[in-house]
Amino acid sequence: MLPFPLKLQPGDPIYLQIVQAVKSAVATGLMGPGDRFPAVRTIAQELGVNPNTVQKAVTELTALGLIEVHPGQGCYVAVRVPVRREAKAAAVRPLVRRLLIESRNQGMAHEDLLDLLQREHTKLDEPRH
Amino acid sequence: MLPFPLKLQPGDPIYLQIVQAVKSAVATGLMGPGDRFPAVRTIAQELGVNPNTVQKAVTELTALGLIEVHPGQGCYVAVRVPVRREAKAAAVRPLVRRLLIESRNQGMAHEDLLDLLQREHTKLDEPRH
DNA sequence: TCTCGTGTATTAGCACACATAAGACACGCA
DNA sequence: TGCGTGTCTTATGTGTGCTAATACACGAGA
Repeated sequence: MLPFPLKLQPGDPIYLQIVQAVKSAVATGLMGPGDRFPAVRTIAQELGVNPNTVQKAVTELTALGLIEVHPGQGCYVAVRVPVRREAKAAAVRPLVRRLLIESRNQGMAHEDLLDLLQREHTKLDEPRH
Repeated sequence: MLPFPLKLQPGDPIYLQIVQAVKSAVATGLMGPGDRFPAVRTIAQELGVNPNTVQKAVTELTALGLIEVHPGQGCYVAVRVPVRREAKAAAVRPLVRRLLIESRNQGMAHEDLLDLLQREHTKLDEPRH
């Protein structure tokens, strides 16, 4: 069984769906630093997908610093190194802007957006339904 | 001159960049309901792009309800009809989730995220640099 | 009515991304 | 040595994005 939940859906590229699933699993604490990351061929078989497609996701995740490769051994969830406050903001800012534009175009009040953000934030910590 | 600022960049599809630019312009009040929307061929020439590509953006924007087509006459920025509170939330929720996951993976404190959101929110109303 | 400027649809061709397939290599470990 | 890793290579098929060149239907105005 894969340590990150993922139901493949048409529309988005498969390798990006894998990346997003891992991101989500790490963010929710479902996977922690040092955890073993499944083998490329294992994930491929589990998802019924070509190993090359999974490999692309692994390359992406490595570039993002989310997982580390131990040559000849395997992959592990990376230990996050602390970065400058400004660097974090720069990475997140585009998403913030898109969110604000979208919510405003939906005619959503700013307070309602803050409420929604708060609800989803708490929901992220206890998704054990 | 186009009523929405846009510098084409490689990476994202052109037609999506147009859609995003219009979304942004509407959200910031740069374009308002009832405003004339430039002709397909005009935008195409202004951006140095094929009319068919712009047409694709127009189709998208029409489907999103952001602009209205008056046959044989032209396009206009649509008047937003009020929708249910829950519908708005449903439209924005995926973006909220992605933002939360991303900020957490960046090791960003929740308070810092709220601060960033607030800053970008006010900045959205006075972008007249 | 005729002309012009709209949006829209069609067909074709090219480039690129995505995904698959099958095979090969270098590495670390038992 | 053998096995399980990640990684690279080549090839093929499919779909999307973009361009190109037309053509059509519609409404407004001369």
